[in-house]
Amino acid sequence: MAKQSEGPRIGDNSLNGGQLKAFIERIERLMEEKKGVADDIKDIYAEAKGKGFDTKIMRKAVRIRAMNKEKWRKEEETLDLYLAALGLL
Amino acid sequence: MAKQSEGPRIGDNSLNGGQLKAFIERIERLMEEKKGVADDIKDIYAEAKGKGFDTKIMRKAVRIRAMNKEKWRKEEETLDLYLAALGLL
Amino acid sequence: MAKQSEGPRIGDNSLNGGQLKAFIERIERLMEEKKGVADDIKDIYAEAKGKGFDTKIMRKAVRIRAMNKEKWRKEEETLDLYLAALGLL
Amino acid sequence: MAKQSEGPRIGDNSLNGGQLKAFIERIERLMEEKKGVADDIKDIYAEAKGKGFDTKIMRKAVRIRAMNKEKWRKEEETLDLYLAALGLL
DNA sequence: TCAGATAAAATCGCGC
DNA sequence: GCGCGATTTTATCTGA
Repeated sequence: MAKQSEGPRIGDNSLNGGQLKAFIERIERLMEEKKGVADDIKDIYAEAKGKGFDTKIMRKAVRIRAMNKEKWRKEEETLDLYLAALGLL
Repeated sequence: MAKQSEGPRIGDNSLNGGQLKAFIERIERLMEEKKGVADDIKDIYAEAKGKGFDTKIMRKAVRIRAMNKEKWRKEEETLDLYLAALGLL
Repeated sequence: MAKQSEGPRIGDNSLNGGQLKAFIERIERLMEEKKGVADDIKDIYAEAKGKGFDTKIMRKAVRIRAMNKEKWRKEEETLDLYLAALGLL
Repeated sequence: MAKQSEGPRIGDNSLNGGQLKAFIERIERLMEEKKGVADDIKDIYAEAKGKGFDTKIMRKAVRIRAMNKEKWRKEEETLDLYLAALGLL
């Protein structure tokens, strides 16, 4: 005899609401946490800006560090190639 | 006597590298944390999907709940005035 | 015999600069056009503002009308099922 | 004697709906036009991609061309400075 | 100049 | 693997 207690029942219109609710609430808790961290990051950028740093450039630097260094060199190379083709270098 | 210890030095090409490094490292730490939380969220969606839920709809539900919680009500009344003028209400 | 006339040459550092330039110039032309239209829109908002309308609210009204026009209805019914399960409907 | 026929009447809740409607409709027409142009641009990028170009780099190139050349050199310089401070150059 | 809103770009998830 | 749509991140713009 089939077990009916897990997950949505496919093929009809009912679903396991309690389980869904639990999933959603866990997600929402984590999303708040994520937002908190994101706000912390924003604060740091604001603080850095207050001390005269250029946050746009800082963001670029962070990205470059996160990126594989090889990959970055390759991108720069391709960009130079393109710019040269456009008569910009 | 001029203070030289804070932030980038404007007008020349030097800058307070140590301070910049500290900012960036704080940011990077937080970004890792954020990524960790984001991954946790992904895991939950995957788990839910494994139980037969439609994650696309779940995401929408989460979004709508967030929108409801946050504002969406405030300027709505002022807006109503305009929408009425447009024959939309 | 291999065809060499199309696209970038993979595996070496040359590329079809003329073709790239042509693409970019087409894009730039369209971007100017787009900017022109965007400026026209700005002018209208400015004109409306000059007549005493609240442009912030106007923008919101425009956005909502756009959202209404485009879907927002479609998956709403499926969504309702989930929201009901959450005790939200 | 005060003219009352133009613009919203400040201080009460009525407003010139017909005029507002006209503004909004002009805006919406232009927005559609703008979207059309934006789509054309996307098509070109897609076409370029189909010929093997890296569209991400292409976008960068377009931006650099649009930007004042001095400004670009300055940004690059600042970025190098920052990267050096981070031990990346 | 600044934050807050809008637009543009990049990334991720999913189905083909 | 690729496109396509959705989400997130970044950059630009606008009003105070």
